[in-house]
Amino acid sequence: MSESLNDHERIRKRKDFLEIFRRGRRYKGKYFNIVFLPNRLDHSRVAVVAGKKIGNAVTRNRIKRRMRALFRRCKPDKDNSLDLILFPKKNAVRVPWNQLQQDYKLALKSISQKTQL
RNA sequence: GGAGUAGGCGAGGUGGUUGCUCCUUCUUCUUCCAAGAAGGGAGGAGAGGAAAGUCCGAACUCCGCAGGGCAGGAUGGUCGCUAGCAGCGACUCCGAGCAAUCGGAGGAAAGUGCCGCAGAAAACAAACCGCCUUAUGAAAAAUCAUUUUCAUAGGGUAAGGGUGAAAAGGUGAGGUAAGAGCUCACCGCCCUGGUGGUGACAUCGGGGGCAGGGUAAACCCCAUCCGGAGCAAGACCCAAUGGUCCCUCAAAGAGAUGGCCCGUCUCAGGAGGGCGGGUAGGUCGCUAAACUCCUUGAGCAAUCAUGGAGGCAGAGAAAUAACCACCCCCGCCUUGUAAGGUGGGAACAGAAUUCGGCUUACGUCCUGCUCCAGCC
RNA sequence: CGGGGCGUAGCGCAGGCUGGCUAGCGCACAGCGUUCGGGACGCUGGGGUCAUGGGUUCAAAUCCCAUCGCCCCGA
Repeated sequence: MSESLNDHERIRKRKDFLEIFRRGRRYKGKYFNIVFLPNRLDHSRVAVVAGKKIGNAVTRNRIKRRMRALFRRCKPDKDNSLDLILFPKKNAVRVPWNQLQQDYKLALKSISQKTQL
């Protein structure tokens, strides 16, 4: 599996964000929350939103990088491609990598079950 | 050991795997070319000393603008440096500190306001308790003269007391009824002259017994400076939809002209095309800078001049992550000098149009200099 | 990139421009009274780093400077 993260695999436009917020569903995790919506493309897309509550600019950027790394390592299936918006919590800054990864995989499983219903 | 000050450095180093942003180049695809879009390969570059706070100053862009003034704002010792600044350097005076060193700075003799409480009195000075004295009365001592005390009235004083942050120079001596710059010495103050300095100012002399409270981070006055907005500035290309205007087509409608028809004009509507504006979106602005370092010269220095070298982030829901190997440093554990295992290598903090400053934040980091204290 | 405002008792606010007396007001809290008891009412009381740190002044919640936090507005 490719671990690349192309430009079209990321959500950038304001319209897309509004659409996902309006029609998407929520998942609450240990270190982050997710808003997700199945899309009609042949690939999944991702965005990370880190608000001011998380910390200053350095910690916000750091969290975004780690979350994007998670997505690269483990993308949703091609059959049911998703748009994901990740909201990291404050405790995601200090947590070790493998714990974060476990939590993320758990979240993906739960989401794929929900979408197939 | 403590304190002060000036400066430096700031993921510990090397290599690898996967991955991100930008640039160059090659290749595949569409295509007549120009060009375009997506994918792949190779090479190169990729956050800071404060990138921060957004406190100043500029560049740049658009808008406004005859000339002058008012209002408003900023700055405030002197001289110099700078494109400019609330910046920098040197010096002057005052203050804090044992000291190294640090901090402050126009005008109160242009005018207005304010100075609570306390205190007699808080700003053209005045006199509560006092001190001294004159007159009158009373009492006591005493032969009288007179002396002492008390009361009342008048006068002279500002030494002492007390209040306050602050009360018409300070200290000492003389002087006096008691006192007082009343007189004298020193210090302070005012006026004035000389000398040194570009200047702030310093210093020396002469004269005057002495004018005058604080507050301008209260209004204000003086000097100097300032047009406004900001890269979401601004420029260009412009989808869809709607509107305006123009043209063409079709020919059915209403009105005007007219006795009626054709024709012409107007209005509304249909189809197609065009112009203008500019929304979503895209492109440019967008990274070379009044820059940094070194040599030589001028200057105490800031800085300037000459010569040489270096320059290489440019995103846009916003680019640096995860893991592995070895070496170095530190902590903990195990055992037999040594080795093994394990954890850590930071703090403040992320370029957003670009520069010059200021301010604030940071490290068991490093270096130089200075002062104080203790011990040898 | 610019502009403005706020921070005062547990909570909501005055005072600030024009510096000075004890930093007040309402609710809340505590005690007492009233009532058979409670509420309401009346009386009394406690509670404040005036966001933080400097400065000006005889004197600062107030004036000036810096910092921290929160909120709003414009392009």
